[in-house]
Amino acid sequence: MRKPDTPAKNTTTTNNNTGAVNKLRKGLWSPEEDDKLVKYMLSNGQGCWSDVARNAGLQRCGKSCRLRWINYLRPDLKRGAFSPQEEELIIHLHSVLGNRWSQIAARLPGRTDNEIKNFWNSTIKKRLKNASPNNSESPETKEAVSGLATLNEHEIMAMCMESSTSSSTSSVRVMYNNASDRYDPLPLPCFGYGMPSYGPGNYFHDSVGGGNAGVESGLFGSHGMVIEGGGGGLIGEGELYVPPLESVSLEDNGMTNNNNNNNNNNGNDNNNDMNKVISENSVGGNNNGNYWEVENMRMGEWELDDLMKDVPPFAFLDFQVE
DNA sequence: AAAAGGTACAACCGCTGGTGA
DNA sequence: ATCACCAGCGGTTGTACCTTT
Repeated sequence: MRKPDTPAKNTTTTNNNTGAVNKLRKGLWSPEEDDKLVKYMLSNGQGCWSDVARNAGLQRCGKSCRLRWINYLRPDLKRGAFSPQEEELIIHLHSVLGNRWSQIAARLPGRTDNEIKNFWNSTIKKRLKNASPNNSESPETKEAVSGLATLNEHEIMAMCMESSTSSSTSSVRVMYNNASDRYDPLPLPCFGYGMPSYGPGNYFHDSVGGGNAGVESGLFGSHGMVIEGGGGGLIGEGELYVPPLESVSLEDNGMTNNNNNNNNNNGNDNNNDMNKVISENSVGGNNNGNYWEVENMRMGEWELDDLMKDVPPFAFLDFQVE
């Protein structure tokens, strides 16, 4: 990617932090700047971004700091290529949500809206475009080309059911607590915090088996939480727990008070964190404390509320790799 | 080996909405 | 009611890297 500009190139300031700042830096971030921002964020938490920029000794605007943190430096980011499961989920979510990248990103733990947007524009879009006309009947193409916003709930359901059974390499399966629960076109309200199935003492384990769930991406106690199953336990092998949407915030999860240190390297710590988070967030959105409120947002011509009104509260995605 | 074209993605820009004075 | 400030979002751009010719 771009290499960081040399300090002399993009700034008219002196390089010491006490000098008067005449012009804000632009362009790529240097490792030194990254270091400053990370250290500041981990020790002070997120405040007003313009204050962050100033107090961290960065000749950057707050906006730039925010973007850098959110899209690149945040400890809970999952780096690397998108998995087929994530790809499938993105295609599906895009068909439902359109270009609402932040909403899509909220359902893909560890991924940023920018990352998903880039991935969509560079990879998926191209792939769909290159799909032959004969393939246009495939669920993915159909979803992406026509968009599901024009379909009713049953059509969406049928399409997604088809998608979940037709994939050659993987599938997205939505699981519910109750057999009567219907398909959720938006696998949103599968909130780990307060989810009965994931209460204190439950163990979350890593999909690869090389650690504890959440540790790999530093997710516990930070922005979002991914729990990938490694076989056995509550989450099956290859299953991916998708965290809640707006219920997860930096503030809610201690990002602002230094609790996000990526140091939860064992299951006990994770569980302790979970207990803490659950207890702090167990106010929930309904009368028994297990549900979470879903934001009242519009999606095109229809209200998300309408779409979500029958959505069961405890669904989680189950990626089955065949 | 070098040039050209393509790709991926970090970062910027402009806009919108929320909030407080 | 208005204004200013800020956070957040989506679109777009710029460029390092990769692939092809």
